[in-house]
Amino acid sequence: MLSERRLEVLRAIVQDYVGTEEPVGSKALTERHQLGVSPATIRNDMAALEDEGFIAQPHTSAGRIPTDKGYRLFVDRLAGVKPLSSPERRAIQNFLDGAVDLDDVVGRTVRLLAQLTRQVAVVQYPSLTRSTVRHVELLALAPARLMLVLITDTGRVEQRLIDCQAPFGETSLADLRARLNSRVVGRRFADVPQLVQDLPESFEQDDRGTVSTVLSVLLETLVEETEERLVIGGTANLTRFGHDFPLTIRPVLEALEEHVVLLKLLGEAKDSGMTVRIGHENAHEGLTSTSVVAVGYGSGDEAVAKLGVVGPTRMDYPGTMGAVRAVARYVGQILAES
Amino acid sequence: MLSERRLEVLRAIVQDYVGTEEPVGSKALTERHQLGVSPATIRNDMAALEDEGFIAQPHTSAGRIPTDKGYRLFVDRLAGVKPLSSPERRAIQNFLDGAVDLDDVVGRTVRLLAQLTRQVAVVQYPSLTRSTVRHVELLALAPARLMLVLITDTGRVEQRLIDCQAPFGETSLADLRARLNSRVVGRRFADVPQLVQDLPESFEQDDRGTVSTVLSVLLETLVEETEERLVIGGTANLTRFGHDFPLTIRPVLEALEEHVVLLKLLGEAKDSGMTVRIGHENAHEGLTSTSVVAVGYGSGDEAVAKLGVVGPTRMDYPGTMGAVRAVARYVGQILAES
DNA sequence: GCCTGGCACTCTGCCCGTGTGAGTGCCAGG
DNA sequence: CCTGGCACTCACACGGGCAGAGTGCCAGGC
Repeated sequence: MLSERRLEVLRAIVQDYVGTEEPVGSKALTERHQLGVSPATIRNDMAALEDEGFIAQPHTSAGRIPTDKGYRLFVDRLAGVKPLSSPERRAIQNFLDGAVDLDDVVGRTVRLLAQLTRQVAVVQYPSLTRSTVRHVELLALAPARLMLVLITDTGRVEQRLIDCQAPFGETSLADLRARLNSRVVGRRFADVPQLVQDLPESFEQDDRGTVSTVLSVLLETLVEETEERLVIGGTANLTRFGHDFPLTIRPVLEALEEHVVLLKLLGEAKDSGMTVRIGHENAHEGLTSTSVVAVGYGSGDEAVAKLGVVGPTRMDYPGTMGAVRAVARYVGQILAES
Repeated sequence: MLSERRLEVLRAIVQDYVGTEEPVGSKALTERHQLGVSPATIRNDMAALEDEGFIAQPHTSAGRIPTDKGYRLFVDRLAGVKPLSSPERRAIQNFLDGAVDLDDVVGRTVRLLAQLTRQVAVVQYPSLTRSTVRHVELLALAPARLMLVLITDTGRVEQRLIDCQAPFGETSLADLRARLNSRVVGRRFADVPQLVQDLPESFEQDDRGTVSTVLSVLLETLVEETEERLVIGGTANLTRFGHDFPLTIRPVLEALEEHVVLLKLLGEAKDSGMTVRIGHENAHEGLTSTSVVAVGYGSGDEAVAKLGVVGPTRMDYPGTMGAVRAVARYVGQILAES
């Protein structure tokens, strides 16, 4: 096991490297941190840390830089989450409070997060899976053409057009609308299939086909929209990546455009608490030189979606984690209020 | 005025520079193009072109590169629009035909354009200003809470919640719905305000307040949504920009994130025909080293929105213009069909 | 009058050798 | 187990020299 001091050395290396972007040597460490021992001792510790795979040297006789494994240890055991200052917190709240609708909330969140962390921000739209139905509306655009509108408690609205085989009377429509709402309003999306299963049976023979069609479109909407939308921002921060640009940045930009990849990434994050994926821990190969800090957010106790940032593995983890957590918390509040 | 041959020299310089990304000299020119004169002659021509401001040398005793003014002349007088090959055209059509809804059309278009031009693609959602109303729906979510749904001929759906001061009866609602539709269906958005102006007067005193509210929300929706949404893609192509990355690419990424800027940019493009803005012709300072090729597209004869690409001033203008024009044409077709 | 070949000049980019500084590993002594 | 000392290894910056590309100018030919 690593001694207390060696962990301290690792922490110092991570902190210095994150600050300077340059490999850090034993002498510089003793100068900038009160470790109470000489450079020679540090050298031994560093050699040990290197043997264990926590740090590495880019080339002989250069300083050391942390490896993914080193960052992992740092995040897990050596660093806390740095809380934001209260002016920062106020600024977040003020900025988010100005939002007028869901799109605006999400848009503001992504900009805020990008600015705060100076990294690329990713915000997933509130998911339908966990959320509940506020209202279902059915209306006839034409005798055999219906429109289904679904309103969720997160303020999202989805609509679908439905072509039915047979005309559907106004009374039947009102009937279906009423029954549908009485069964599903306030319920979770996941529970809806169960709740409407036997609806067609209670209708006239002639209408059953249409009722079934409507229900299947409704269920389809739930499933389809569980594939979430997301918004990204702050890509300009990628320019702060490192010195060897084109090669580093290109795969990241490509990965960011594949929303499927990002959604999968966010999906892998734990629902509660914060998830930090470092370098090669990310499955996608374009992101092996980045770290992803993600957290769930939601209007109640439960997460309805995730948000996070993508940045170089060499990032300020405590600060980033603090910002991500704070933003998630405030967004959750905003959603709960609306 | 410039002689025919000098224009030919300029064309050759632009073509070579776009291909090689390196300043082009007199000797190389005579080798790669059949100009029928010696390098020395070319040198004189180049000196003249430089005096006129069409080309410049990065430093003494290097080759010449085109200036913005040089590209402008090239685009206006020396280069045509290069039509796509028929396999390319077929590929476009197949790819776009697979789209299932408006979002999908736009999403596919942006990816297609990015891939075809190997640049950053920008696609504006079909605008509401020019388009017409397909249907307006009004429904009561609660006694004093209405929902307004607007369906456009471009397949777009917008919805708004309305809180009314007084309850609004079902018959009044049906009445309003019917009258509203009979007046505005098939009409252009721009004409709607005129058409509904006198509607409140034909209602009972009690209902007039609510009717006015509904109308104002409807009009508001039109205005608000004229501020268009847009989608961008292919940002990874920015890595092909040049050698001096960070500085060049950062302001571009920043500009791309400011959708307002891009919308303004597209808005400045001519409605019909293609608009090419080169380098400093772009008002936004982050985009002074880029060129923007934009064109309107639409379901009928008229443009309902714009699309285009953003790339380095050193781009293949004929090819890019060909791709942009072709994509716009096919998207227009798809929209007209649906 | 215009094109051409020749010539001198000016840069940039590259290679190479050198020197410096940072950093390391190892070892012997406290 | 810590420490100071020492030899060693690189990366990097600096400067000179050299080649190559490109230019401008000029005198001669068609």
